Amino acid sequence: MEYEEAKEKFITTWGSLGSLWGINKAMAQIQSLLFISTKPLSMEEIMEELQISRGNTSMNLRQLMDWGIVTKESVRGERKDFFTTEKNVQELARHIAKERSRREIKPVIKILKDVSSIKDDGTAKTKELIKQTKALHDLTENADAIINKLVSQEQNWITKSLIKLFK
Amino acid sequence: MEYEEAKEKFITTWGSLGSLWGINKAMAQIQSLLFISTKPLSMEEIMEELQISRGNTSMNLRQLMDWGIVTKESVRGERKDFFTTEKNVQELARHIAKERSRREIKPVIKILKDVSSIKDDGTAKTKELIKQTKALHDLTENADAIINKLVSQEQNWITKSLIKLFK
DNA sequence: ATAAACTTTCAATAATTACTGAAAGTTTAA
DNA sequence: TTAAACTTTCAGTAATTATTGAAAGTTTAT
Repeated sequence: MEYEEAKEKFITTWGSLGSLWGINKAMAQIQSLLFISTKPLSMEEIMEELQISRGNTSMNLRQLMDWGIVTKESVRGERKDFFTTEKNVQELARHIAKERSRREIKPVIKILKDVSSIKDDGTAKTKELIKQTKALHDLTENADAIINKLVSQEQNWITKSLIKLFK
Repeated sequence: MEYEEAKEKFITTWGSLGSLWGINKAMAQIQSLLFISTKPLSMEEIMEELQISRGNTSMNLRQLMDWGIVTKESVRGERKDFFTTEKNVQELARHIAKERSRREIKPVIKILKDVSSIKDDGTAKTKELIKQTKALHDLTENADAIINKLVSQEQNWITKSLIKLFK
C-alpha cells in the first residue's frame, strides 16, 4: 500500500466510524483530511478532495469549528479562508469528550436524576423504576466523570501512571 | 411527576440517546422498557406498550439478543416467548462495551495499524500520514483497553479503588 | 397429521438525515 | 462605492435507515 491508497483508506474508515457513532460522514472525513494534511486547506481544496458540495463543506466546517476541533486561518497574501484541525490526538479527544458530555450526556444525567426522584408510592413497578434509573444515573455519571478526567489536560504524573497501569 | 410520566420520559430519553450514539431508537426503547419492567414481557406487550409493529419488535429483539443483553424466557403454562434484559447496569455496560469494541473499534484499530505501517518514502505528506495515524492508533487502542478494563468483571480491589480515585 | 398459536423474514414504504446548488450575504481591494 | 472573491444559507432533492404488514416458517397440542 502506498500513500494515495493509505490516505483514501484512512479517510473512508474514519468516516464510517463516525457514522457508526452518530457523527456525520462528511464531518468526520473533513476532519480526517485536515488531520493528515501538511498544510491548511481551503474550502475549494476540501470540496475537490472529498467530492462534496460547497454547501456541505461550509456547513460541516462550521460544525467542526463549533466543536472546537477546527480553526479558520488566514494565509497572508490569500483572500480565501484556510482551515486546520487540532493535530494533537490528546487535545482532539479532550474536545470531543467535553462536547459530547456537555451536549448529550449531561442532559441525560439530569433527566435520569429527575426520573429516579419521583415519589415512591409503594408499588413494585415504581420501586423498580426508581431503583433501575438510579443505578443507570450513577453509572452514567461515573462514566462521564472518568472519561473527562482521563482526557483532561490537568493530567499530572499520578494520572499518567495510572493510565500506564491500565495498559 | 408520577409513574406513567416518569416511565415515558425514561424510555423516550434513552431512545434518543441511543440514536445519538448510533443505536436505533426502537432497540434502545425495547431495552429500556424491559430494564424497568418487574416481569418478563411478551412480544405482544412490547408492541402494545411502544406502539411498534410485530416485525420491528422481532428484529430488534433479535439484535438485542445478539448483543447479549436480552434473553428469551419460557414461562410455564404459556406458549409464547417472554423477554428479559440484563438488570445489572455493570453487566449491561460490560456487554455493550465488549460488543462495540469487537464489532467497531477493533477493526478500525487494525486499519489504523495497516495505514500507519506504509513505507516511508521520505516525502513530507507520507511522514505526516504515518505520524498522525500512528498517534490515532495508539490513542484508540489505549482507550479501547481502558474502557474494557473499567467495565470488566475481573474488577479486583485495585481497579475499584482506582475508580474511586477518579471520582 | 392437522391446525392453532406464535415468530421470522423481507419487499414495499415511510421517516429521517444528509447533500446540493444557486441565491443572498459578506468581505476586501482599489 | 463598486465589484470581484469568497462564504453562508436554505429550499428542494437524494440517499440512507427504520418500520410496516403480510406471507412464509416454526412449534406445540391434540
